[in-house]
Amino acid sequence: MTVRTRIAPSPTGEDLHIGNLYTAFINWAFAKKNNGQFIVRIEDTDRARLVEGAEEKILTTLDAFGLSPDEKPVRQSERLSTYKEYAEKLVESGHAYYCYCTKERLEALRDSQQKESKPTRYDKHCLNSEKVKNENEKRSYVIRLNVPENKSVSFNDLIRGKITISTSEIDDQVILKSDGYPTYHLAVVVDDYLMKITHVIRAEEWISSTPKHVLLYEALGWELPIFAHVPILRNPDRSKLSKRKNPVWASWYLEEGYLPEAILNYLALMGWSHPEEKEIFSIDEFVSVLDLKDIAANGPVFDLTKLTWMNGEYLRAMSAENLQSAIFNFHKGKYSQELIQKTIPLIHERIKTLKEYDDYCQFFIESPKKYEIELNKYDELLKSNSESLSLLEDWQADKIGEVMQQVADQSGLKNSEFFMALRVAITGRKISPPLNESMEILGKEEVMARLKTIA
RNA sequence: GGCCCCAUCGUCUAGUGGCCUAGGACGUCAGGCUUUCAUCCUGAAGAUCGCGGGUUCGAAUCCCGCUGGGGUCACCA
Repeated sequence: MTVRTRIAPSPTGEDLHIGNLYTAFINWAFAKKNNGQFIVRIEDTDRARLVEGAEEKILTTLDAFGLSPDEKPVRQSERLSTYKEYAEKLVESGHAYYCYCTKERLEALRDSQQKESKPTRYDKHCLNSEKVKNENEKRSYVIRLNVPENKSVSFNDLIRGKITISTSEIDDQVILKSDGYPTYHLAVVVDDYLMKITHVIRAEEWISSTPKHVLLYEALGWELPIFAHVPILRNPDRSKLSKRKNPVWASWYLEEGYLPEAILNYLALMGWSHPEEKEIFSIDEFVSVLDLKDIAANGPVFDLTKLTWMNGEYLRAMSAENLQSAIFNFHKGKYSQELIQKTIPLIHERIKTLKEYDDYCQFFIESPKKYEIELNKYDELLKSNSESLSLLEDWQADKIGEVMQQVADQSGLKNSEFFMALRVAITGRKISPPLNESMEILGKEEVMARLKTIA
C-alpha cells in the first residue's frame, strides 16, 4: 500500500499559516520517505469566511518552500454532490438525520443548558424527522450525525498512543449544512477515504473531534487511516500561535529574507530532534531519518531568535555566487549584480537575513539622509582627511586605510573615535561594512562628495 | 466548567531504571580577535528533571494523586 498524506488548508486567511506549513512539511517529508504521495486539498466549504485569492496564495507559498503536491489540488466546493450522497446514505442507515431546528431554537437550547451548567448538546429533537418532500415548503434543513449514547470511542495516535473519548462528550454534529456544503467532519472523512489517504497527520487541535470522524468511518463501513496529531506551535506565552502575538503567515518569513530551507530546518526541530543531535541538516537528511513516533507531544514555542541564528548559518554556508543571486532576487533589482558581487565579501558573515542587506548596503546607492552621530565637532578633521585623500591616486582599500591612519595619528584622537566619525560621515550609520573596502567600492569621487557635504 | 493532550535550563531539546554530580543548541554574561557591527575562538552563569506519594537495591525515566500549561466543546476549519 502506498503511503498517501495530505494537508487540508482552508482559504480563509491571507496565506498559509506557519503552523500549517509545519504540518505540511511533516506530511510531505513522510510521503517522500515512503515513496508515497503528498496531496493538497483545499477545504473551502465555509463560504462565509472564504477569502478571495487565498487558495492561489497558499499554493504559491507551498511551491516556494518546495512542498509541491504530487497531484493536482482538490477543491471540496467542487464535490458537493459526493458529500450529499454520503450524508443521505448515513440518514438511510440511521447514522444521521434531518434537522429543521431554527437558529433561535438552538440558541435557546444552548442558553438554557448553560444556565444549568450542563454541557451544550443538541437534544436530538429532530431525530425522527422525515425529509421534506414538498419543495414549495422550502424549509431549510441540515443533516446531523446521530451519535450513539454512552459508547466509548477509541483510536490510536502514532504520537500519543491510544486516545479514548466517551460519546457522551460528542454532540450530534451537523455534517451537511443548510447551504448544501458539508462541514469539515463529513468532508474530511469522505475525502480522506476516497483519496486513499493512509496517514492523517494534522495538528493537535483536531484530537477532540477525531472521535466524530471515527464514528463516521464506522458508520460508512470504512477502515480507519493512521492518525498522528502533531503539536501546535505556540506563542511565547504558550498559547496557540496567533497573528495577534506573532507573525504567522509563511510568506512573511520569506519577505523578511529567511530562506525556505532554513525555515524548514528550524520547523523540523519543533517537537523533534535529529538522532545525532545535529541542529543543521538538509531537507533530504530530514526525510531519511524522520520517524513520526519520534515527534514529541509537547507544544513548542516558536522562537524567532533561534530561527534568525539558523538563517545566518545557512547564509554563511552559501557560495558567493548563490548568495549574490539570492540577494539580487530578494531585492528585485534594487542593487546591481556588480555592486552585490563587490559587497558580498564585506557582508557575507554579517547578514542574518537577506533583508538585512539593506541595513548594511543601502548607503552604496543612496547618500545618507541623516547621521547617527553629531558630526559638527569633527568638521576640521573631516576636512583634513578629505584633503589627504584627494591626493591619493591609487584608490584601493589598503591605501585608503594608510592615508586615513596618518590623519588619525595626527588628530590625537583614538582610532575608534576617529573612524567612527568617518564611518558615519560616509554611511550615515554607526554600523556598516568595513570602511576602507566600502570607500573603495563607493569610488573616490563619491567619497569626496560625501565628505564635502559634511564639511 | 466537562472532556482530551502535555510537563527536563528563559527557549528548542537529549535522555526510555544504574554510564546523569542531567548532555547539546539558541539566547544571556565575561574574555580574546577587532577601525563599527558581525563572524570566529575561550570561558561562565543557567534545570533540587512542576509538586507529593508510591514501585525498586536504585527513577528524569514505571504507577497514582495534585498542580500548572495547552487544546476543544459552532450550520468555522
